[in-house]
Amino acid sequence: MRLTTKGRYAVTAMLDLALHSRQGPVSLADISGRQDISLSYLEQLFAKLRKRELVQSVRGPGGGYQLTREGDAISVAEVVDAVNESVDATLCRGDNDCQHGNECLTHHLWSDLSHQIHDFLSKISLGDLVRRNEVRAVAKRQAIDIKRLNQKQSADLIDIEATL
Amino acid sequence: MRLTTKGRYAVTAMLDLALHSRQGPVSLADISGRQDISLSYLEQLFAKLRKRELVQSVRGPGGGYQLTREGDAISVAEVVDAVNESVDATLCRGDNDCQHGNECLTHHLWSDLSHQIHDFLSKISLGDLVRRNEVRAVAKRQAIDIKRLNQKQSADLIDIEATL
DNA sequence: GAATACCCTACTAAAATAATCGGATATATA
DNA sequence: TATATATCCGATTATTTTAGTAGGGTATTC
Repeated sequence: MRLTTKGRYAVTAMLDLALHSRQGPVSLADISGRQDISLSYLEQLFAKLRKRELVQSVRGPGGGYQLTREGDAISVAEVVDAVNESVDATLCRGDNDCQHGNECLTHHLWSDLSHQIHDFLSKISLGDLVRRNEVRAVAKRQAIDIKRLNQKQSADLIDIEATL
Repeated sequence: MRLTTKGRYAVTAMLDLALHSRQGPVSLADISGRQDISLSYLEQLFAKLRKRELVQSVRGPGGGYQLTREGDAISVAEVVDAVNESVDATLCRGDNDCQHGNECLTHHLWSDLSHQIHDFLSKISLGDLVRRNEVRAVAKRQAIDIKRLNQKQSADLIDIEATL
């Protein structure tokens, strides 16, 4: 399994969605603000997540994204798969032709490891993560951060208006 | 754990070393020929492996590299660690500061996964791999490939000499 | 009709990986 | 002692992937 920041961003964004989807769709702008991921990059990731039907979109004001299934029915492995196209740790992506047509010396090792990682991540659902205390604690901190930021911004705005 | 071709190349090369070290040191040129890894790239990888004291070198003709310990005493995890510097799947490399000073929403998830992968690879030694049937089969094929290549090359050489 | 927010394509920037080049040093062997 | 082998070392380049940017379009709400 390719384990890059790309997949991690996708899981973080999906978890944010799972955490905040109680009251309707969540906009990418909100996720961007809370999780520090660029909006355009999120758009690219969500295009892939939508193709795999892990999320569905609502357009227009008040719109955003929603999980198509319950959090408990979406595994972390699915999310990583959706954005990473290849989930295989082997050089040949499971085709057994890593070395001019034949399998390389360590093909089986990486193949075994791939399955290992996939198993691990497929047994963890977004729902599981939402219920974790560490996750809830971080989410709470982020909510406070955003609130502060908004207060600061509106204060700045008042300052600007005052100087005009 | 960062799982890239870099670490895979290193493990493949080390396994080649373990397979062929019976009769003295193994040159990087030999490994390069058998495993299709560029010689200079191997030099870079082995500089790191030497720093971690996983291999020792013998200079001059007939020289090459040897494992400093027995194959059974070197885990795959150690090899990957040696070339990959970071073995952590978290964005912050275990520093818990993925999001402006604080941990990100999925920090624990990637941290858990890192340990999972590390455990898996630390339980597999080069000795284990050497004894695997699939590995022995691939090594045998590679030996035959090299033999053929050498025969072809010396035949070509005779052709060239004949035309001169 | 204005604002919101998804949607889409293309481009650019940055980083990591992989490979290349040019040499220096040590050593076995003839 | 000369030569060939092979490690050592640094710098540079190429390629690929990741990440971010830009600029527009479309659907929907109010």
